Amino acid sequence: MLDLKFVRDNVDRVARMLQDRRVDMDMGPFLKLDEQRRALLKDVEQLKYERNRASEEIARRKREGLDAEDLIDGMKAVSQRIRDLEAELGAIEDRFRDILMLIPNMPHESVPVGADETANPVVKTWGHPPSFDFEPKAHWDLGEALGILDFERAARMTGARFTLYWGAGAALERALINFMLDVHTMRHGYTEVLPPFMVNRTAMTGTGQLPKFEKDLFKLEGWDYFLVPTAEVPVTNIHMDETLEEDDLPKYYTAYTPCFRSEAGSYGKDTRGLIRQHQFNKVELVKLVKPEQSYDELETLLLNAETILQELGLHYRVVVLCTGDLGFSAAKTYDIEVWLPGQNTYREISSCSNFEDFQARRANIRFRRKGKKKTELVHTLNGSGLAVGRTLVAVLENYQQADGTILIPQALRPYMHGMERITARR
RNA sequence: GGAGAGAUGGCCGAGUCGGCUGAAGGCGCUCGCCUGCUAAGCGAGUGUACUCCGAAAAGGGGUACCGAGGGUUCGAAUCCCUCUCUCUCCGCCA
Repeated sequence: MLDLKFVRDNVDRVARMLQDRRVDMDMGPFLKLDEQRRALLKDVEQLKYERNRASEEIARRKREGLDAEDLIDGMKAVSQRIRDLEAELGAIEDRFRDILMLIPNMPHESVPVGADETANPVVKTWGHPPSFDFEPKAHWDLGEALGILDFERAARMTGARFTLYWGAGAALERALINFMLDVHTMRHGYTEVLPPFMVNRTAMTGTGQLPKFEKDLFKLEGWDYFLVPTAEVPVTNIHMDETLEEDDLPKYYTAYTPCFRSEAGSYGKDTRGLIRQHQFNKVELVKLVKPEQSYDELETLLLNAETILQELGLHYRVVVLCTGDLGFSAAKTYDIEVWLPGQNTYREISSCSNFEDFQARRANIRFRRKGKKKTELVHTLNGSGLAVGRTLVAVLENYQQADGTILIPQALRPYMHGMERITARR
């Protein structure tokens, strides 16, 4: 959520931002409601002021044993008027708030203006695509042939976009999770947390998934709980409604969670393999920092995520999302795209964003500078460190051998009990 | 699932038969005084949001907030209803 006063004072900038983001939204109703709201608020508060003064007078007279019936009678009408105006005001404030909650974040000045992902500039490339003296296969063929990925049975017990992992496949997924968590906790200074995998509406609103994107979420029937679409939600909301001390910052958290996404609107996209699942594993990095540090922190967050790919020897590139491709809550986002030789393409494997104070304002996460009375909003950041399923895809496709086996990257072998190669399951 | 207790400011905690309680008292914190240093002591201050006045800052006015929402009333932290959460006991359970 943007600051109300900022929006009011910068309507033109906000309107231009909406254009840059290719969001079709008119600020007219917002301004009109704001005006109505403030006029009404003034009236209501004036009436309440009168009522409060009268109440004091009534109390005083009663204490002194005097009659106050005339005042009480007069206040009946005032109170009724207050009730009427408050009902009107309440309706306007609801609509006003609804609009405010649907305005996306202001992109950082360094974010390029562009229509869609084709306008995302590549800012960094690491390593090289591996060369094969055979035609590299896609992971779904490799995984099925090795008997480690089973799409058919998962579809039977659940449905499309779910996968059953077997044997070394399941172990590899688990190894990746542990490897990533170890790197981030032991080398990058993050504190590991294991949050709930379901959260309530308030938490979802705090990080910006609600109210706008409810259709992308899995909701529990009979409960106002949602399955987390990313650990960003429970982890960023750890400090919801808290005022931290300056010395508490920065906070670095890492968490493994499964992620659940309805993938509404992506019918027919990436239907094969592990790329787009309703349930996938992810190790997430979350930072709460002081405002003046957040862009430096974004750079190190990106490097922390990149480290995983480098350790695994996987070729990747980094792009900056342009305004048209930038997520609702983000001010700036880097996507890391890993090379997938089986599909001859780069695929997003991490998304690292600075949300500035957009989430902090919604989730009410503040801090107090030493010796200062006034509290300020923290800046929040997060990034995948990494999407585990897609990392497994990258390992399978990049480390495949001519005979269909998979060489296990050195960094993962300790996590695989020394296993060096995945061969067909008997 | 059954029975009961509770939810007040940064923390602890008081709020009588509804009325000068934004909220006693204590702790903490900030500033000042005092003091070889420290401790103790003394004095003052110490929530948030919205809104109005002010060019702005300073400052000032107002409204709201005692778990959340609704109701009764001229007036609610105090009374009523619904919900949420916490704790205790019983049951069940990984």
